[in-house]
Amino acid sequence: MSPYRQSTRLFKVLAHPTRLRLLSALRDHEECVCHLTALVQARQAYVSQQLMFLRHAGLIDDRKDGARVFYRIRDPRLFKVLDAVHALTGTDDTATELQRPLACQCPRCERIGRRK
Amino acid sequence: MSPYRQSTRLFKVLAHPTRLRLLSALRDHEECVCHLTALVQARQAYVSQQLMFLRHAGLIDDRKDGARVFYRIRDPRLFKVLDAVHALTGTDDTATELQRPLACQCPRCERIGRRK
DNA sequence: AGAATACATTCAGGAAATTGAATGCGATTG
DNA sequence: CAATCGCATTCAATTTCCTGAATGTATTCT
Repeated sequence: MSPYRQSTRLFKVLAHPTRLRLLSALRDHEECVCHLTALVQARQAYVSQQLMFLRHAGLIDDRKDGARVFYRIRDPRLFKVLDAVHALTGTDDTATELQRPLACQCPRCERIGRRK
Repeated sequence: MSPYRQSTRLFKVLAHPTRLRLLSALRDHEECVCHLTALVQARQAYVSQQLMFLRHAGLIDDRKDGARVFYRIRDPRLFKVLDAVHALTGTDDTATELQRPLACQCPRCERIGRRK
């Protein structure tokens, strides 16, 4: 058993722009897949792939609500990692990302209204 | 230009057991390549490859002293990242790693004595 | 000067990650 | 119940990373 296995695994998961973006979007509230899809502007199947990846890595949890699935961060200490990286690189992507409202196209969300 | 470029790049660099081990070894003092080679128990060319990788990523700096080259951490805030990861995963590889003395075989180091 | 030491770099084959396409599946709507 | 919506999963092709082998360069020793 080589050490650094856990860390290496986690870093591999985080070494991906779309996954980082998804995690940032989930920073302080859960979100459904349709919103996340609208946010990253990719096809839904692709977003589900990345979410599945994050779920298998144990970084996020899912919750079914009827036809929709909501994802949320499992352990908020994850953001200690991300914040430390931002402090190191100087580029804080998170700030601008979170302010922008999630423009979801699905009529369901339009009717119900945003965020739960 | 897509955001999260910097973070993604950094995470990719860190997503590698040997590189993590090298960085941990450099945590609180510089070290020469021969010591690092002894530490990770790999061929020298391989260690130099990884060190080159870390240098190009801007994580470490080098200093020539005669025939030897000493490497050191450029920005200690890097360990904020690594410590946050250890807090998250629960596995702290660093502790055991640093206690062990670096058994360097080179006669030069034997004569001069360890650490500068 | 010649040999050995300490380290760097390039190259190529194999392994793994990334991404698009196609499709499955349960819940809801009409 | 048929159609649609919201989401998950598998498959395959491309790219990207990992690693070993070979080799180059500067320095030190004898």
